[in-house]
Amino acid sequence: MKELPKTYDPKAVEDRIYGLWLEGKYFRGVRDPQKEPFTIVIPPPNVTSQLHIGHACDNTLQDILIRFKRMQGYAALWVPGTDHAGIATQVKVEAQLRKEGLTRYDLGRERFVERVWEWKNNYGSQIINQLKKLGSSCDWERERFTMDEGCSRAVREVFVNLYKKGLIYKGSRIVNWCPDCVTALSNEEVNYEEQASHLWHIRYPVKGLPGSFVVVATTRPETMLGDTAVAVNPEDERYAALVGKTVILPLMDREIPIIADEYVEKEFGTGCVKITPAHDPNDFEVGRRHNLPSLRIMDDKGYINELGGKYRGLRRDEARKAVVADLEKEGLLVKVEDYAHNAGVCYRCGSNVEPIVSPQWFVKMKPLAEPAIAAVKEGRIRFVPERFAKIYLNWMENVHDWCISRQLWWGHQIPAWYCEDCGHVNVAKEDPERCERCGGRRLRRDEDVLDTWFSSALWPFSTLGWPDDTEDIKFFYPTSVLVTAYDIIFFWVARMIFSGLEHTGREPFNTVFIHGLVRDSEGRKMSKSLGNGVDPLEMIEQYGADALRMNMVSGVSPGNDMRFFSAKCEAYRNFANKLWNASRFVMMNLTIDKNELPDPGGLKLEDKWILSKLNRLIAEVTENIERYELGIAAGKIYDFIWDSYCDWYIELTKTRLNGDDEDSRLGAQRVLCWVLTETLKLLHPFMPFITEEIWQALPHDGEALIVAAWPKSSEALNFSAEEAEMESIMAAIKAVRTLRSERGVPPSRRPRLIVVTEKTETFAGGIPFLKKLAFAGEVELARAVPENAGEMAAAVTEDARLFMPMAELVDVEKELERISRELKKAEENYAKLAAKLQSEGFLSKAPESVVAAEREKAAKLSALMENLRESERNLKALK
RNA sequence: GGGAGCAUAGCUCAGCUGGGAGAGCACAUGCCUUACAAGCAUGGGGUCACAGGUUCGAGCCCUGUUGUUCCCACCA
Repeated sequence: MKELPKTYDPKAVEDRIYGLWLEGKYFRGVRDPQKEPFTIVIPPPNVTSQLHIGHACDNTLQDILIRFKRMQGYAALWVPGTDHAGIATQVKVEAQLRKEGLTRYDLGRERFVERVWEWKNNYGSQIINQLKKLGSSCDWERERFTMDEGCSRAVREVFVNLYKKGLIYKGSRIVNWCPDCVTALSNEEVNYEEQASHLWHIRYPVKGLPGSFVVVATTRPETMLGDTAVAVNPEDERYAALVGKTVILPLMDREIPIIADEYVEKEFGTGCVKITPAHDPNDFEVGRRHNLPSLRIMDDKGYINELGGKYRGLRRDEARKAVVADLEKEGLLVKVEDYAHNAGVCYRCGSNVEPIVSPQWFVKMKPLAEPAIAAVKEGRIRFVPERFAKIYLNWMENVHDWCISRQLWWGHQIPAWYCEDCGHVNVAKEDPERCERCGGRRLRRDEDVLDTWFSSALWPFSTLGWPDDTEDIKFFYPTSVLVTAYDIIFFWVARMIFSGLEHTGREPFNTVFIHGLVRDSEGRKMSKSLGNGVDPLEMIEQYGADALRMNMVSGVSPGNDMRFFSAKCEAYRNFANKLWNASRFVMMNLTIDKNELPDPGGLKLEDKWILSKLNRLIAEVTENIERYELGIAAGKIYDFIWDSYCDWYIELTKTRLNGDDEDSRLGAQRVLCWVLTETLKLLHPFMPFITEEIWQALPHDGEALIVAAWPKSSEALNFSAEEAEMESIMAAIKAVRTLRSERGVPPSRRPRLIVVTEKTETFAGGIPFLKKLAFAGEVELARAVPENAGEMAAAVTEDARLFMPMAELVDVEKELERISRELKKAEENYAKLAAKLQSEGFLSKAPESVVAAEREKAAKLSALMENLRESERNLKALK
């Protein structure tokens, strides 16, 4: 037996154990026709930077599930990979360039993209390394990237198919435009934040009625340069006479009509709205209804263009100031109110988003959404926790067309070529050489790239080889469960669902397991700017990967956010150490070289107790994991190991292990070893490194714990009577300890002898109670016989005094009172319930199932009463 | 405007099908008891937000109220 250090040192273990797993190729997803497949595809981390603590959470959950299923005998496959993260990565690389005094335009598209690939290679490999450090059992031979050859082919296939079906179209619509990233954004890429702003009230003179004005209110005065109408509500008598007339747009001196449209609310502001179709989504719709011209007065970078008259060349914020100043000068500014404006900002760079009319590519969502709604409503895709299904459905039922084009360089370039001769749009899987309509060779490729989520939407099947009908697709698809946080349900989960259904005809996964976000210790979101992020590698370095993993699941309920405390890591580091030392104890005492249980006949009371508890633990933990209650499962294993196994069972075996009775000694060894081994299996998905390390050092069959068979509970190891008896002994022992503690007797001074006098013998309950204590080595029984009474007397007098009278061991009166109270209550409850059960009315009216349920409850209640009665009897005996 | 979550010990949170109010940390006391001081033993500490209701019985189910966080939509 090799010497084991007194404290567990993760650093000395983790890399070695991970190497052992790699060497054994245990992570491989093997298409074994004898086995059921179980597949997870990783939510591919963005190659923007290293992983943060949220990824540690996400991947811990996935690894727990995949290891659990692998041990259960499934053909488990976890596909790893990373995401190119279009805009996010491009922004990062541009920031890097800026430090060198360069822009992407200085490099040009090709060199810029090369530069991003360098970035990707750097962070991509760091991410993979971090995943390995965490213990992730991914099949690394199948690592993918959203822009690798296969994924790119899938993207192309999907784009062309959707285009051919008419589900992708190009059109000029109002889009969310980020002037700093110089690209369009989808609705989901816009965040809203409250900004202190103003509501400017402006007079527009009515033409032909000198001295007559309408007053409009706006939060964006600079957009008035592009106004093409003023609208009022058709029901609004105040302005009824003005509808059909025109106003002179101030500063621009343009004549624009006053129109009536339902969109305008009479109560808000002045009841008059300026209409700027090119710069506001609602105005865009109004403009369509009334055939208004659309004047876009701003360029892609947020500067006023030639349509903005003398304001041309001003940045949007400068233009605002100038417009307001000029209006004031002309006496057209009625008033300026403070106004809390809920402004859209770019989710990547934080700049205010500008709604702009722009030609973009869109996915038509309605036809895709319908089957995606049905799949969830009909239960073919299940959300855990269920409440997230509602959030998903709500979004899917109100979904708008998806703007998929981005004016970026990093990403999948849109496979569309415009014919310079006939204007035809060629969309093809292979780069075309000539126009499919006119045969012209002058083709110009669309410069835009696709939204990064377009490729991630295909991830569950593109990673398995789609569009080819590969063996992997046949065997591993659809995937089993998707694990992710709730913040990307819209971005990603929803889009995978409709994409999977549309392109493969099947749900991409059966279950969506949603978890919360990891926040800092004060409950704030972790962010670069706050500097409150936690580096998982640092935590692993300090506490070990197993401790970090336990932190991520314990005490967390599915879907709820958690706060990160390193103190919690410390607690689980301590737990790892506890397990380590318990294992050391077992190994130090082990003389057997085979892990097997003794005959049932050789099992002592405490053996049966721990085995019975283990048996139930196995059943419960298995069920908890299957129901995705990972925090509960982890908690139960933790309690079992620390409380039941270490604090009680190990302590109880010590006298046996040192004793002369060989059967008893070997029996204790066998049970110690057996229970530890089974527990290691249960804990392995949660704390893979330490469990594997210990398992390797114990007598074992098979080559590694990672592929050991998941334990099964067995009726033969269910000893409920012994369990109950043991519990009552434990209660007695605790009572003694309390008394000892109250009297200030150090535990080290164990009473070795108790003289059982005649007086004690006659004391009801005294002897059984003492026997219970003797059982645990808390006391040693000796009968006072005349010969040795004298020599014992001195040694034991003090101890004996401690335990007598017995009634003092527990506050019997108080305890008895409590029990009686509870019993009385239970009896009353039972009587009422029984009366109900026997009443004619209930029996005749209530359905069979209800009656059965009530009977079951009554049985439960009666068992409860029986327990209470027993406690009462015991207490009375003691008294 | 629509929707969801949360409210349990000083702090952070579990509590799965309604019957015992719990964990970690913190605190107090005593212990280096031969696996573990990253430990052991013992203890203090809770009107389970509030008000009703259902039930034999409610932290748990229902209704309402308050506080709080978040998501979606709109905001001239």
